[in-house]
Amino acid sequence: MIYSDQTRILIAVDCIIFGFDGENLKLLLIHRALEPEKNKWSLMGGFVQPDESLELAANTILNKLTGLEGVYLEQLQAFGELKRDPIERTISIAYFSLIDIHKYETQISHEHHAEWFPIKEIPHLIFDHNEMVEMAKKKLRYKAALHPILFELLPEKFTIPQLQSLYEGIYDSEFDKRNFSRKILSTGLLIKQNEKDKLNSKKGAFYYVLDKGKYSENFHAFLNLIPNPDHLQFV
Amino acid sequence: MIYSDQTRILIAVDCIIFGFDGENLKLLLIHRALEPEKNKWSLMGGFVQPDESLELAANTILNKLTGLEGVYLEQLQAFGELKRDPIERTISIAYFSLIDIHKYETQISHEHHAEWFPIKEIPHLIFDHNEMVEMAKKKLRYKAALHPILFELLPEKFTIPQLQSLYEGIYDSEFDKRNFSRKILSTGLLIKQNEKDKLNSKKGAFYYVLDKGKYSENFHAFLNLIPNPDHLQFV
DNA sequence: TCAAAAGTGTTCGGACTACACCCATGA
DNA sequence: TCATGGGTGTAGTCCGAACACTTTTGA
Repeated sequence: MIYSDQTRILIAVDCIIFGFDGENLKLLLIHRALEPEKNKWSLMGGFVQPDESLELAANTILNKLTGLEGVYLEQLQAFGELKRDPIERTISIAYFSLIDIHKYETQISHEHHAEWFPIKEIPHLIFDHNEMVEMAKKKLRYKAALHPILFELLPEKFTIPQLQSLYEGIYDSEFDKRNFSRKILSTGLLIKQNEKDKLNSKKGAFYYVLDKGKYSENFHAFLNLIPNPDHLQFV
Repeated sequence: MIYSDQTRILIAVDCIIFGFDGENLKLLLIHRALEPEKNKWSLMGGFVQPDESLELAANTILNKLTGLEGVYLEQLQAFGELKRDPIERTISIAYFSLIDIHKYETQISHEHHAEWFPIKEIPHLIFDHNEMVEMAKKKLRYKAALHPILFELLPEKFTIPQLQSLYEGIYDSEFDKRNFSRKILSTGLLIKQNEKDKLNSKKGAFYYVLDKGKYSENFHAFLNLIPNPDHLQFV
């Protein structure tokens, strides 16, 4: 064995799972099942198995917890401080994921005692998980300012006021609805439906669906959906 | 040992080191010293030691190769495909780094047979290193379009035409020099010197230095240094 | 008929683009 | 004196920001 004098290290994957319920941005947390820190709040994670790529490990974890497949999943960062796990050195590769909460609800597994927490009320988490969450929030803001990524958090059909409130939640500020709707429609990414959502208003708001062809085509185009990006706090 | 039934894995760090010589963007590569793939071109890398954080491991590698300290270093991605190293599974955390080639030249260690390659003439590299380089190039373009990051590649004193040619090299396109200099000066990041650089022209171009206070203050501000970003290929 | 949210148009200012000439100097 | 690269100003266009009223309908 050529590399025989080298040290092997435990590798974990942890998932920062964002969800949107139509009103608030939320984070999915679990009660940790293992010692140490058993029963504390934690991100969903697990060790990387010898026959799993990182990508696959993250997908597996996500699927175990939510029952969902094919959701948006992106690598955030590797965390490798020496003492981040007090039992034994473990390097964690953090992934972040965006899902539609309502889609999740139908398939939820209760075995992990998972709960959604509003993004502004994240409890104390084990290890360096709070740091991971902070970094994921920053990355989400950063990326969403440039790419049409937030559609991943919405159901198939959604209204423009819903979309706006999602943006407003993420940037913790309010946008002018005339400018917002003009900008979002000018991307050409949305297809208007005939149906209206009447839950949130008497008049009702038209549903839209994402034009998936244009979405993948234009994903890398820079957008400017956020007014005054200079004044907002990014990465 | 609570985690005793888990598999430990080899972890490496690989560094994508960009440099600028005043004319071209380059990449620092070495002749690999170990089997397998001994003597092939490779990124500079090494295994993560039990007492090293990832950050420290990357800094150590960079310092071994270039003799430089305190250079710009940022985590790129973890690469974890199963067969990326044919001998034994190794997960690599890639870092990318920006240095001023001339600063490096005075401290270079020759023991690694390192060589600078123009970014457009990267040879075949071992394992998945070409993929890492591609990703690093994309990230550099992406980031440099938004943040004043390219100063890290320049010497203390530099001229605006030099800076422009750096941007042009990175985006493989040409910019209008009037617009470029207006934009770059309007950031307030540059301090004009009385001295001129006479190497590249008879008239000579004024040197500038970076206002380091404003640089750290404004690093996260979104810039728009690249004309027509829509037409350029980003991440 | 009223309250509550949806939907829409216009004006203003600032930023970006395109474009051309003069300057300084070494050879 | 001329060739080479450095340095600067302006006009036009486009885009984003600010801002207010009408529409629909359930209660």
